[in-house]
Amino acid sequence: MAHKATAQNVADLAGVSRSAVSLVLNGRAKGHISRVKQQAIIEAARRLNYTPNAVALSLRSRRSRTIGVLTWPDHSGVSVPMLHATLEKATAEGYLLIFMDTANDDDHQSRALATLHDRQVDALLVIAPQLIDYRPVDVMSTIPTILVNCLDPNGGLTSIVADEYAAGAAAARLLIEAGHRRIGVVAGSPNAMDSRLRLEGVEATAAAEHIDLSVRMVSTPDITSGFQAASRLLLAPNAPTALICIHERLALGAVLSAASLNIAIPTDVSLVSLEDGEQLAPQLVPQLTTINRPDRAMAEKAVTLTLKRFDKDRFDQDGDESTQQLTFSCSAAPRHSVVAPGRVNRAPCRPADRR
Amino acid sequence: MAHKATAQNVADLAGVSRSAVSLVLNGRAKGHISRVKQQAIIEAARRLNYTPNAVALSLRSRRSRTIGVLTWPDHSGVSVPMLHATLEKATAEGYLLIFMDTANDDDHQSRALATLHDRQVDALLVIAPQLIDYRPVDVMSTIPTILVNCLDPNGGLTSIVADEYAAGAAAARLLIEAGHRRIGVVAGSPNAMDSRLRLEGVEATAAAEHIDLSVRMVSTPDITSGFQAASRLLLAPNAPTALICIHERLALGAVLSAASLNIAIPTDVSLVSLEDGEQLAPQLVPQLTTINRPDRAMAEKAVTLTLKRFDKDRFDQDGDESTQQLTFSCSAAPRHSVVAPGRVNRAPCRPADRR
DNA sequence: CTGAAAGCGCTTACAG
DNA sequence: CTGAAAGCGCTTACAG
Repeated sequence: MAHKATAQNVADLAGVSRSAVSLVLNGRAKGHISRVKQQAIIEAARRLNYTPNAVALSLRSRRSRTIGVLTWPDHSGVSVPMLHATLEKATAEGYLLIFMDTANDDDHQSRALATLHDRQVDALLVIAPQLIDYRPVDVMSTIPTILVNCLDPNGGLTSIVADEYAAGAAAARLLIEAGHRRIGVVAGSPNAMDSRLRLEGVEATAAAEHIDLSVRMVSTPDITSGFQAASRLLLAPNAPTALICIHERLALGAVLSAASLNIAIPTDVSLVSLEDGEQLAPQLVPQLTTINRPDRAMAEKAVTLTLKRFDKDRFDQDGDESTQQLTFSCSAAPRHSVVAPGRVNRAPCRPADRR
Repeated sequence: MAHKATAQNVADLAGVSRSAVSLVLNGRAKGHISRVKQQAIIEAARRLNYTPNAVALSLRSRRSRTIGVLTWPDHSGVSVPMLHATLEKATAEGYLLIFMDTANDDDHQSRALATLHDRQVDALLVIAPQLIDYRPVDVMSTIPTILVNCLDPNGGLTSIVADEYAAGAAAARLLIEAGHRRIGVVAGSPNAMDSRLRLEGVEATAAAEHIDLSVRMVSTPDITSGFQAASRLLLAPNAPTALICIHERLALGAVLSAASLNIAIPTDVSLVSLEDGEQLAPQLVPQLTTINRPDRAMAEKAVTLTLKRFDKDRFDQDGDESTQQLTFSCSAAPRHSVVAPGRVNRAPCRPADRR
């Protein structure tokens, strides 16, 4: 068949008006349509393989069941698991995602937003590749918008971010509890918010335990920088017995460095890496101990919040009358969500032998 | 303002009927509307910040300017550069992309297709994470569909694939021309079409030059397998002076292996890797010589073909009356596109010193 | 040269 | 209990 069947086609086949079709198919037939006609309509719909045209539905209801997603690439690239989880969750909720690349450029972004606005998206998600301050655009006061992995400095929009500080602290605790007293840290630039927060978490934890830290900062968190920084740390006199890498690419560099120096992980030196969603570590040899940014959890929370924000009806139906409910209404103050890091300990850390 | 301005709002402000608005704003005013009213309409539209509602447009024109994209993850994951290029190209052409994850599962896929059909997508793109045979679904005879990185065994649908054989041949030629006579190959499973074709390209080229090849096949192309296979090759008596890795993860494993064996690349052994779009190599130490699958070119070609397929009008306007034109009509035989590999030579191969 | 009408496919009051 | 009408926002014949 060239075209999809319409409600009119179903009505014709069943010998009723198309309002009757609509009523029956939407479960509002009760006390309106006779049993016989109901059956006829259902049968006709089945035979014609009828499903309502979503475009017409959108025009009528003024909601498109579509969420616009703004992303842009970066030296780190956007997290695939995060995008994937966003897609999965949205699909499960019956929503479509329209991805738009802003190319990290205001012009692109405003064009993208105009397009999304024209398409009547129900809500907007801004998914940043790395933790930054994000200055919202005007239209975001009109369309429910949630920031993921970025923060509105003025606090106007709700944000969902990972607890980077806690991730750093967890990494340090892990090594300290394994008995390490000399720990090296390969950190990114303090200008990068995630890097800075993670390092602060590491430092605070180390300080509380009076642990020596040798920190090397690199300007961009790439493999080469990780290699060089780790080499310096590993070759220094009185070298650390354990390494914390603040980003996964730095960790990959450190692994290469250790291998090239004939230093075995974790036998000779322990390594803990903080991950950003590129999933480089999972198949590495040797396997690494990693603390993952909770990308999937963040994504799911973002979609859930977005829909609650927008889709009041559905929310009320839920019968979940918790106090949280109020927080989600558009007029209420935005609510920032800080998601705890998920720890994946792939390789147990070796206790330090205090060489 | 709560809602977008409508054509009626513009008409009211300009004091004309809304047909006049439509005519003027679509450039069909010539000889219909007086200059004065044209100005009034344009001014009113500007003041109200009017842009047409895309949903209404879709309903009326029965085209949504939207392309549905079917993807699914895999041990290798879908290529981010490919998706990104698809998005960029589609956006540039004024089309939106709706990504759907089929989870490599028929049920998911048919649900996704039903959704896309309801949404009136103009066309479909199937983007496979690795080269496979893909059996089309019925609905794809109704909606213009193009396969990317996969092939319809019955040839019913147009496919865009990379020339994997040529990529393998290029890798071999590169090393042979640098003087290598003993070449090791870390290959994936012959059951994987891309892996098999690449290996065939390598083997044919080597055979033509009477070059010795030591091939090690692994069942899954992950880092660990690459590490192990490369270690075997490098430790064998009369070890190869150069390595070809059929997939990028295998190459990463090989690099780790060489580093752990204190074998320098490219000083002690040359390495050429075939890439699949994960972009692991770019920041590696040492940098690698790579031959990239032309993901961006494939994506752009896919979008172009899709739109030509669908959007006859636009194509005719182009005035491009080449013979190719006929090939794109829906009724014509499908046309398979094999895209030549793009070579990126990041690190010059060192000539073999015939140890 | 302009305005009223039809229609894309749907749902929801509103008469009968 | 059912059908005709209105309207979501748009464009395109078609009368005037």
